[in-house]
Amino acid sequence: MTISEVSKKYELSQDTLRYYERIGAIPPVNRAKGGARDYTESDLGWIELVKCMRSAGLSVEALVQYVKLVQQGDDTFPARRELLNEQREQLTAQLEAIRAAKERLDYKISCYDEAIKTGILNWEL
Amino acid sequence: MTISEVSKKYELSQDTLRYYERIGAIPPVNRAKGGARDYTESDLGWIELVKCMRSAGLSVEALVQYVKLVQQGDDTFPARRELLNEQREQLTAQLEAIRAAKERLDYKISCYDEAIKTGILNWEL
DNA sequence: TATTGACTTGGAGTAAGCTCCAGATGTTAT
DNA sequence: ATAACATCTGGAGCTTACTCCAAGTCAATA
Repeated sequence: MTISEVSKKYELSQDTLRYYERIGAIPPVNRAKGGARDYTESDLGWIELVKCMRSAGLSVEALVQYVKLVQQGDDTFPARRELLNEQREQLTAQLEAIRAAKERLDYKISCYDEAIKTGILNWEL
Repeated sequence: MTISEVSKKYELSQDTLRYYERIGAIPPVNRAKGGARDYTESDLGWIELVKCMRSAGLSVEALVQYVKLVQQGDDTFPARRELLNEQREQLTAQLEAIRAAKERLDYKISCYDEAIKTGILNWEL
């Protein structure tokens, strides 16, 4: 699969795909003759993983570390597990922060709904 | 309340507090004689709001916009409500992204738990 | 009165994560 | 074979959100 196809499929710019590879957030992609990247299914799996994790807020650095561990072989299973678990815990904390902010937004929005009807804003600020 | 007290209380650096005020993510803080900031309860409310929203991932730009609307008076109730609602929807999307990533991490972690026991990693990439 | 310490401002610097660009090269269509 | 097009690399540039710094001011203390 060419980079333009992958770019379309995952809605990531070609620059971003090259960037992820350059810094090691995905393993190196094989090249077709001519030097153009030729993405395999496995490459696509990595890209999807990175996209998923990045959209949740994981740092690219954490992804780079993970790829490094994978490339170091099976001795790194425990280290990989720990890395993923740390990230999971961060996401749990993030979830809670978002939950709290949403609750607050909900309250404020309800105050504004009231204020728009009555012209008076209560309990706000 | 002095800036150092506020800084301690909310675990935000003095620089960050000044930064938020400078860009307008919180309204201007009154000064004591001598020019030092003297935070009121209302200021603390704003700071807490900003801290809450920032920790959930709202952009400072959105917060600046909100403060601007508040300062423009009661005619902006609908605009404020809409701004908050947009942010709320972004958080909802973010929640879903995190949920998906967590699920995936959980699966991978369970794979590694298995792999650490057996020495063999199944279904993993 | 001299100095210590907290505070001020304006502006420069930093880190993360892309994003853009130039110049080169290879592939495809005419 | 020549033009058009996709891709390549290395490096510069951009945005966001701080973070740090220098030079100055003010209040209180020795």
